[in-house]
Amino acid sequence: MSQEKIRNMDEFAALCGISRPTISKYFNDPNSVRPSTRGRIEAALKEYDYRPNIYAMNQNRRLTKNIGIVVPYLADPFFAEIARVIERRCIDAGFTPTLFSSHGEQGLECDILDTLRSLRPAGVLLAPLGRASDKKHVEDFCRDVPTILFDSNIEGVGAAFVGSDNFSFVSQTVEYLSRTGSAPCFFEMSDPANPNANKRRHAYLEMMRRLNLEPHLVKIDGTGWGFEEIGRAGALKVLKEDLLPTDTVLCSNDRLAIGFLSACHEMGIRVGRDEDCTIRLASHDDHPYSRFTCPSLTTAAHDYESVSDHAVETLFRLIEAGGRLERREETLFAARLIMRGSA
Amino acid sequence: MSQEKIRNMDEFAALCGISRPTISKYFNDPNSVRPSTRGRIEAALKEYDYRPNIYAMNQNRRLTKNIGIVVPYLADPFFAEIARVIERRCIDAGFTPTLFSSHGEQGLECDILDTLRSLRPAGVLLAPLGRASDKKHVEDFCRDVPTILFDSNIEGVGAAFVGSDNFSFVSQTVEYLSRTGSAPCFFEMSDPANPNANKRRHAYLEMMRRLNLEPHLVKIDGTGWGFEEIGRAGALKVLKEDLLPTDTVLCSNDRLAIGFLSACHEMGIRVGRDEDCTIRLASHDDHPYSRFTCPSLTTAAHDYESVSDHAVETLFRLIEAGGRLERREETLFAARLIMRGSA
DNA sequence: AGCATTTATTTACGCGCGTCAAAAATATAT
DNA sequence: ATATATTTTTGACGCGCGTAAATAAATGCT
Repeated sequence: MSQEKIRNMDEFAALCGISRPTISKYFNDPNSVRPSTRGRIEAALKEYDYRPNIYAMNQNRRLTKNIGIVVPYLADPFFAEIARVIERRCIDAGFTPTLFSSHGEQGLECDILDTLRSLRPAGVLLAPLGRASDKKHVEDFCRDVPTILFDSNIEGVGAAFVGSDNFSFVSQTVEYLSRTGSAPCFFEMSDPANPNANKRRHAYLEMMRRLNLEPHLVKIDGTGWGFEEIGRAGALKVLKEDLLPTDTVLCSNDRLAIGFLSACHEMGIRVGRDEDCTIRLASHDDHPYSRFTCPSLTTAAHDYESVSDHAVETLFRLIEAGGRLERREETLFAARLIMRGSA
Repeated sequence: MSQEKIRNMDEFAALCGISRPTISKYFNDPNSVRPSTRGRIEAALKEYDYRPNIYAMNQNRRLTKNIGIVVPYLADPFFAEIARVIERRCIDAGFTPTLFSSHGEQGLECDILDTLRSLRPAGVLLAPLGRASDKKHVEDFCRDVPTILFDSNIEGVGAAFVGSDNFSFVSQTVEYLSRTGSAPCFFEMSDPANPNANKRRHAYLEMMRRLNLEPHLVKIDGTGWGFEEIGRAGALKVLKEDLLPTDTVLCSNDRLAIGFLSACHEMGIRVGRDEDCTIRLASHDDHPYSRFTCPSLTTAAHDYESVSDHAVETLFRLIEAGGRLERREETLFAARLIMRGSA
């Protein structure tokens, strides 16, 4: 590795013995130059360690190689996990992903979209806040920037939506629970921010109808993204006031269930399938921590891999198609029931 | 809001009735222009919604307003949480933070540093992988880019280090545990990647010496960042083979403890202070989930706020000083013991 | 070998903004 | 009001690269 610093592409081109436009072409797409030329450039690259100025690069390119990834709440390991997979896929495809978290705040989501717009990304993978989103703002953004929505859908917004099939989650848990014991009540926030929560409630009601069972919704108070604490406080209230209509509880999501378990432990109530247990608890998402709770959580798992793979692939397709798809696509992946200790 | 699109600063300057260099000055620092001028610009800004092209902006500025934030593992809510706080502080100070996660991989950490270098950030807040870091690579980076290390220290690298005082963590937990029951053994990975783990072991040994108690290290196998699973597997082995020298266990960190609790539950061992409990368990970090475990975890809490505030403030100081501090600073914040159900 | 085709070079312009120096306008102090 | 200090304007150059058109060279094919 030679030590002289290269100041710009002209100098690097001179050292390569190749013209600058060709070098420029190479950095835009290494396969667009003849293999022998590519070899020479990459040999020089090893020796001189030059990187084009990204600001100058992006200034005049019609399209940058940037991809924006926006999640609603990064402190939720579920999103951290999916962001990790997506990031990796983008890098492997030669893009530069940038990760943003809305931290559950509408204002921040809007700011991020504004920032993203001025980054002129090739495309964006957006998991919106959901009901808390400024719908118009998101809509405007999606009109200007090629965007794939994932995790939560906003009807008609973005070029495509990729997510999980909420009915598949709930149908499996309800079916399993009611087959192996008493039918579940449905434990959820009374005013959930995430649209998936509403879909899950509907799925629960529908499944109970199909199975000819009486549905029971247990709604608890709380706002924001501190689901564990909301679940814990709600469960404490419900348990203390004996408001639980059944001994089987199906939580809308794992984070609520984690709080529920905490409340049960606090009150000396044993959860699980064993003789000495008084409550069975199941849930949805297969949160990274759900296998480590006490007892471990019976839950319905997202197909993380498929969702992230398909979201990324759809985005690449969208980018290659110049930012427009023939029609808006919606893809849902089925859940997988994971039976553990809690039910 | 007028609908005409503004293509560049010239057009915007014309619409303002102000010269372009002044507009440029304003965007560089709004306070550098006369209040009356600033008012006129901001009025026009409201009406026309113009944002300077960031690529053109950063191309010739000596220093961008970017700040890089690098954490070793974003799927760990501890880092997600601290990243969130730091991000917010940077935004409030008028910087543009970009978040990166090394995902526990040395190669990725190096790639991130390379990318960051070409982003020419005003400064970087780096929580290195620790022992898994390519030390030379990090060192080279820190020589070129104003960098504050946080969470894990690398001796002599970066302009400053801000973190938690590991001795303060361990001294409090050891003191508390040995005062209220039998003295703890120390449960840890045999080959921890994080340098804090080593400091904690030393602190444990030192504290036990001071208290005239016999130390016991319980070392378990495992590599990578899946600490819960490592802790669970290790605990299962230790419990099944009855290798635990005492009924009181102090885990190196909360994530191992979460795994330990899971193993105990699996084996029907009750953890806590009550009569019917056979093990007391405590730990360090105050992981966001530690209050929701069953039982909730007695642990020593990071002073998140102080660490992130001080890291950010030190970085701002470093930036204003032109990238050099008189001498390398090391700041450690004390832990706070949080007594919960597990011990 | 000769021709068609692909690939590289030359030359030149422009992107949007930072920045500088000198001149002009404005504010502040006396 | 006048002098001084501060701020703004004017005009101009350059940053590092994308890109386009015309030309030249290399390659593939028969």
